[in-house]
Amino acid sequence: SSHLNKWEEERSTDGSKWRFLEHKGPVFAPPYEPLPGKVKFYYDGKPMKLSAPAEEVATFFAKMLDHEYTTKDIFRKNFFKDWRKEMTSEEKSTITDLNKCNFSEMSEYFKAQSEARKQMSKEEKQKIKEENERLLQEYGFCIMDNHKERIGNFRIEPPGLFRGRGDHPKMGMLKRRIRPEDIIINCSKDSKHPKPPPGTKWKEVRHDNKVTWLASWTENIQGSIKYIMLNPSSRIKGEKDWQKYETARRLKKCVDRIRSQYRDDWKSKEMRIRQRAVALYFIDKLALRAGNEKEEGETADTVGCCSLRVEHIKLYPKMDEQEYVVEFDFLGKDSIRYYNKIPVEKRVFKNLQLFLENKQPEDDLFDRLNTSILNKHLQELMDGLTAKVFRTYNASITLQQQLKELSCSDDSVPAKILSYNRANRAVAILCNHQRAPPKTFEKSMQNLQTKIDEKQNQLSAARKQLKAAKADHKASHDEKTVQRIEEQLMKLQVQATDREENKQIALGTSKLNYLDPRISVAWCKKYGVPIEKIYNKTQREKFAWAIDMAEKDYEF
DNA sequence: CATAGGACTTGGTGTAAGGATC
DNA sequence: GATCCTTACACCAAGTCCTATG
Repeated sequence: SSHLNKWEEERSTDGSKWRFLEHKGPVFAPPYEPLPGKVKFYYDGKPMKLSAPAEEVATFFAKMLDHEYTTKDIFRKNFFKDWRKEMTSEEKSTITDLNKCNFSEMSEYFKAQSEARKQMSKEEKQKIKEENERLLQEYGFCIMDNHKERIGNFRIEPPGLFRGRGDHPKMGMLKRRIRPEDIIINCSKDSKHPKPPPGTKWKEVRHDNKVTWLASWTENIQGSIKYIMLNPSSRIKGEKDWQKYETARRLKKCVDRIRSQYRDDWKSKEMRIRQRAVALYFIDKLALRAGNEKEEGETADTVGCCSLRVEHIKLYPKMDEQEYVVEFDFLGKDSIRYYNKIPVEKRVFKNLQLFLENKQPEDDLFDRLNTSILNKHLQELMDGLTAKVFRTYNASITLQQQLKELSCSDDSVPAKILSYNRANRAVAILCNHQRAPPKTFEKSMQNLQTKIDEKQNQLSAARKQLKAAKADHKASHDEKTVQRIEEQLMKLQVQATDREENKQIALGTSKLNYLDPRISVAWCKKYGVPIEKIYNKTQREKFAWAIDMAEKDYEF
């Protein structure tokens, strides 16, 4: 059925994800290149030639020397322990104290290298670009069923030192080099199987069409499995994405019922049901993540809703003008701080007081609840409902409402885009998508202000000229000039507002993962805003299904 | 029911690419 | 045509949720 595009083909019902899969396998990290002899490592003030394996790991540390975390005890301890494993026995007996190691020549060497890379001629840069393009063409695509699809991450991560985010107990550990012998290849039996590099073997070649990945290996820091999968533009990802939003739309139809149900449950005789109901209220109202349990000491100490501890909330029966205020202060995913003070209903407040009774700060707030219990309950309320669906639903519905409220047909396109970004921002704030203010933020604001000032001067000059011309009865083209400059000025001002408001907010994550793209596509059509103003090329590729599908009257 | 493993989605940051500006 | 600036994307994780196992 070649006339069908890839969104329209029938899917199988037996859980198989594809019938045919052919690819060339991953691209491995380039082998280690030893340092030139003149670049020395010093131990206790004396130069020391390291064996290649020890030297390689030393270079990882040297490259990070400017980062604050190389001064942290845990980082240094983990690094040193793993480094020593790579040393020869002589090296091991000599190098016993990291504080006596001097990596500064290595560090300088790498800085010079990256400087040299920046100074490369156009031709050299072009050559590298072409080589990358060649690699992309050869390894960056696969055939899945009838389509050539882009692969997401066909390059295997190079070895290095694990950083992790926040206060990670494993920071500084050595992330080892991945070899063909570590890789499991997945492809269809009747495809041309990828060849391992000469003289090597794959760990395994399997033909499992119940999964979507092309290759996998086990990473040595957490022992978890990493995958090579398709790009978001692929049929298999796009369809899943579409499905996700359809689930969220089904929630829209029954969310009132679910809300009145959990409000009733606040009064339940059973503690576990009250806890479940209060947690669900938070997930719904505040768009908190589910909060799975984590193995202690293996990862940074972060929490979500179900894993909140007593120490993460404070109760204020009265605060300023408001009653029953809950203050949240905890580290969520990626150790991003969640801080919020919200008034809640009296019943929720009383329940929280009850949950806190006789507990220590480090005890679980919801001691009778976990994500598996919660999701089992949600599954009974609606087919396919899980905690994260609330985030998707509330994000998308918020965008739709905000767009309705903020957009104005008479606005100019830049003003419309400001409204769109503001709607997007409301969602990002709801989902707590924060970013560190860009290092160049102040400067770039200043630059913009300078431009605005200049434009303003230009405008008054043009206005003066227009006035003079009018007095002479020969106006027409000066009028156009004034209008043009006014428009340019307005555009700059809108840009400044947008940037200022966006200082600490990251819009990308919500746009990419939580907002039904059909809402945005419909909005663009309705208000005559070109889709390119909202989505860049990659985003348009990811949301191709929605751009194909949504009309201007689409409703989430 | 607890736990581990497995598959897949969601995250912020740094940097290179490429556009804008002088 | 060099330099400055912004944007996009690679990178590298860290979540969620489901299933199998004992």
